[in-house]
Amino acid sequence: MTSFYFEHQKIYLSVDCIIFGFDDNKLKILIGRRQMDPGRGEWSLYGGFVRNDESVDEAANRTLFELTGMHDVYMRQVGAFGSVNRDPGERVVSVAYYALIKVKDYDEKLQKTHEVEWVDIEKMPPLFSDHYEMVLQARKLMRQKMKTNPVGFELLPELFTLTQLQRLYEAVNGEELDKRNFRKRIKDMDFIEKTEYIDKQSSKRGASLYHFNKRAFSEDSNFKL
Amino acid sequence: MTSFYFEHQKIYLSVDCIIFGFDDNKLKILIGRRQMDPGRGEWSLYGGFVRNDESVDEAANRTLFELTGMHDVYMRQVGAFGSVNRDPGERVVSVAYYALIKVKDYDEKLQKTHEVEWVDIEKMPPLFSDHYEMVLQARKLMRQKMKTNPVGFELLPELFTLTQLQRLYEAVNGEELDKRNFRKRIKDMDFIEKTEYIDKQSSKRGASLYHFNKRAFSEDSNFKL
DNA sequence: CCAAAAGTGTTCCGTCTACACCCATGG
DNA sequence: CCATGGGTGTAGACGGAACACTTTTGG
Repeated sequence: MTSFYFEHQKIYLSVDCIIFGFDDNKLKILIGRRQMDPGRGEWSLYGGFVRNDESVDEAANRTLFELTGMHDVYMRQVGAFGSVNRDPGERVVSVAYYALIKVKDYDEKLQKTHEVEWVDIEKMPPLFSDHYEMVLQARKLMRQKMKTNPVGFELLPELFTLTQLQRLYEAVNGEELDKRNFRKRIKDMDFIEKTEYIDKQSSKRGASLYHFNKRAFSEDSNFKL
Repeated sequence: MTSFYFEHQKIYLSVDCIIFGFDDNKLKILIGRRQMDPGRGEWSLYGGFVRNDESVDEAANRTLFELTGMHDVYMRQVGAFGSVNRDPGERVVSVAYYALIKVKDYDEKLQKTHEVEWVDIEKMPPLFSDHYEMVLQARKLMRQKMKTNPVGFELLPELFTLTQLQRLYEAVNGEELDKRNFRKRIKDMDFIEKTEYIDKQSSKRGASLYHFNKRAFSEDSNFKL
C-alpha cells in the first residue's frame, strides 16, 4: 500500500529532563552548562534525542539514566514544546519530563562527569532556549501532584523525620506550615509509619524516623497535604 | 558550523484534537471514520501533521480550523503520545490537544464534508490507535480546569440559563448537583451576570438568561464550582 | 387545573486554622 | 544549665452539604 506519510515532514524530536531534588531544606534542580553549539556554555536542562526504535517515555528514561545511572525513577511528562525557533540550530520539538530523585543517591562522580549542579530553584540562572518555561510548568505540575499523591517521598531518604517532610512541603509550596496541624494530618495517614529508629543529626533530643509504606498505601487512601 | 544534529533521527509529528461540545445536556466529542490507511473506517480523532514552518500549537489550531472553520477556539495541550507502534503505518509521535466549542456554532455542512459526528462521551465506540487514551487524559485535564477556571462558558451559548450551566457541570463531573447550593455559588460570582432576557424554550414559566462577562472576570477572581 | 421547570434560606456538621508550652539532650 | 529542635491538644471560625416549598404558565 502506498502511503500518505511521504507528503509530510519529519522533525527532530528530543526530551528534556527537569530533575528535582531536595537538600538543605531547599528544592533544587539539576542543570549544567551546555556542551555543544548552539548555546554552548549556557545553563541548560539535560536532554537527548528520541530514537526511532524507542517510545518518547523510553527516551526520557534513557536520557535520565545516562545522566544519573538510575533506573525506576519517578518521572512524568510535562508536555511538548514546539515553537519553530526554540532551538536556534535546527527545528527541534522537545517533550519535557520531570523526575524526582533522592539527592543522596546520586553518584557524585557522574555528576562531575556531566558537569551538572544542583541549584536552588529559587535562585535559578537564565536557561537556554525555553528551558525556564519548562521548569515553571514542571514545578506547577509537581506541586499539584504532591498535594494529592504521596510522591514527595521520592525526594526524601527512605527514613525521614517529620520535620524533614514538613520542610519539603514548605519548599515546594513556598510557604510555612503550622507544625501541629501538619503532624496531625500525618498521623491520620496509616501508611506513613513511625519506625523504632531515631535521628540524632538534626537535634540533640533526637527525632523519630518515619517511612512511607507503599504497600499500605492504596490509590483510594486519601492523601492531602 | 557543522552540527551534531545529523547523527539523530527525524520523526513524523502529528497533532490530534479532542473536540468537546455540550448538547442535549450531554458532554460530547467530535469523531469520524478514518478515511485513510492504516485504520480506514475506524472511529478516530481528527488530526494532522506538524509542518516545519509552524509551531505545534499552530498546527493544532490549523487542524481544528480545517475541520471546523473556527478561529480563536479555547485549546490546551494534553501531551505527547509516543509509543513506537502507536501508528501501525509509520513511526508517528502525536501531540494531543483538547478544544472547547459551542455545538451550535459548528457549521453542519463542514460536519458532513468531513464526516464527523458528535458522540456522547459516555457512549464512545472503540477508537483508532491510542485515541481513547488521549480522550481519557483530555477529559481529566478538562474536568480539572473547569473546577477552577471559567472555561465551561466556551461550551455554552452566549446566553444560557442557570439550569443549563448546572447540567454542564453535572455532565462533566458525572454527578448530580444540588440546585440551591449551585445557584448560591453562582450568585457570589459577579462576573456571571443576569440579563433582562428570558428563555422560554425549556420551561413554561421561563428562565432568566445569564452571560459570562469576561472583562469583569480577572484572574484573581476566585472561581470554584 | 395540572404538569413541569424556576426560583429561593437555614441549619448542621465536619474541616481547617490559630495558637503555647513542656521535653530531652549535647555541649 | 541552657540552647536547640521535638513533640503535643483545644477552641473557634468557616465552608460545604442537606433539605422543601412556592411560583409561573402553556397546554
